[in-house]
Amino acid sequence: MPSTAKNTEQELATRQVILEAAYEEIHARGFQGASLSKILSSTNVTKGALYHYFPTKIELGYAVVDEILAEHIQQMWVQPLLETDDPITAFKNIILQSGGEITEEDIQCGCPLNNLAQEMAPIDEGFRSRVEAVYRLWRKGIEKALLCGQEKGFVKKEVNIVSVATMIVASLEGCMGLAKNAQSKKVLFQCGQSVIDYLESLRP
Amino acid sequence: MPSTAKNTEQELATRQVILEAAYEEIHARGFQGASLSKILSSTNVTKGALYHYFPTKIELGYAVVDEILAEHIQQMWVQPLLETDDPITAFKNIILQSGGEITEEDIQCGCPLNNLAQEMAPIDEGFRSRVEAVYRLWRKGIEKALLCGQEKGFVKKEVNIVSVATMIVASLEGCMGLAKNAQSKKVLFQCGQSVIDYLESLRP
DNA sequence: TGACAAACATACCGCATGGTATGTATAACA
DNA sequence: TGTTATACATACCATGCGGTATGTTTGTCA
Repeated sequence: MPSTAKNTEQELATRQVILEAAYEEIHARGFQGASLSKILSSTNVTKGALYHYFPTKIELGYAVVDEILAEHIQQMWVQPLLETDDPITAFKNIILQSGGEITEEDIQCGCPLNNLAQEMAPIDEGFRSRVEAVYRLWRKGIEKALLCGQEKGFVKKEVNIVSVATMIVASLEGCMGLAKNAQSKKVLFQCGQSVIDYLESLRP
Repeated sequence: MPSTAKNTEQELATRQVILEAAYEEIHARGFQGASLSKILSSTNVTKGALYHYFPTKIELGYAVVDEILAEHIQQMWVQPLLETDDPITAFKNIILQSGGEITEEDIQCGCPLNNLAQEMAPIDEGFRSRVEAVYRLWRKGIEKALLCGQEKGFVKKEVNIVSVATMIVASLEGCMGLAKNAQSKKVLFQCGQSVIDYLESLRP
């Protein structure tokens, strides 16, 4: 990205429009399947503008992970956990809330983070490390919340916090993955309920 | 596939060589990223032979799901469960055995079934339904084993078998998915242990 | 006010890709 | 022995892709 002394609102707006259109294309088609032409035609942006802000397609993809996905996980899945002493209840609420808001289209496209992980991790180290950073953010947030919950007596003392945090993320992603292929809200809810049951089993 | 009154061994062998090479390319690069040229150059097969057996790239992909992936799940993950009355112990053994045999390369490529599910489900209904059939096979196998285990007193009577079977598959796939992106056997084992703990919690 | 750079816009290019058209060797069969 | 279908092999093609080269407009600042 070119950096000026003064970045006007318009400049940043164009960049943001590109980023968000790219996010949606990648979400729907995967990174390799995403077409720059389609990203452009879904907006009013031209190829010149795109390459003005992003040197290559892959750098555009990196920016989507760094700026959109990381932010999304942080706001949706981490922050609410840290605002309470009872992480299990908080987590349950997040799951139920996400389940309530989700559309059939969302289910079809799955978790954008998991999508990129599965598609790109073996192919491109830049993607892998960036996605890993987001997962790390997520897990560390859960770990912190669980630890706090343990101290306040809302979580069993015996559980291995690191393992449990990993298991929670894994089961959530697995859950979304199955529901995505089944194209079924029912599968998502059923599986989400099992995750909640698992969470409840962590109470003292 | 052309069907003759008498399919010689050689004919079927060529088809099988193509199928297995395709499986590996798809496993490593994904379906969209898989290159027919690379599949051919990794074998001694020409494009003529490939298009003799498979009308299009996508039909080749379908055959990989139907013939290779389904078989793999059946033999590796379903059959052993049905040969015992204690499915929890059997499952634990499968997980430990898989973990023992797995290579770093396997981890990098992830679960081929989950890969295709995440990549292709929103894009192509043919893939989605075929992958779904394999997942169904898997879940139904687990359900059957759990039911049998319940009758023989190896599994809690209270658990909802359908939900648990879904949760098991989801957490396993999630587990592999995280380990794949982390490129870490440690993450796989740590997460696998949590799945085993979950399984143990299902005992009476 | 003129120089300059940022912010685009347009036209074009090379390349890898999936797919096809055509040729050929071999074996079965009438 | 001639015919025919199978099982490949080779050469080629159209297309869409990421990327680039070259304008053009607009705002800033000396």
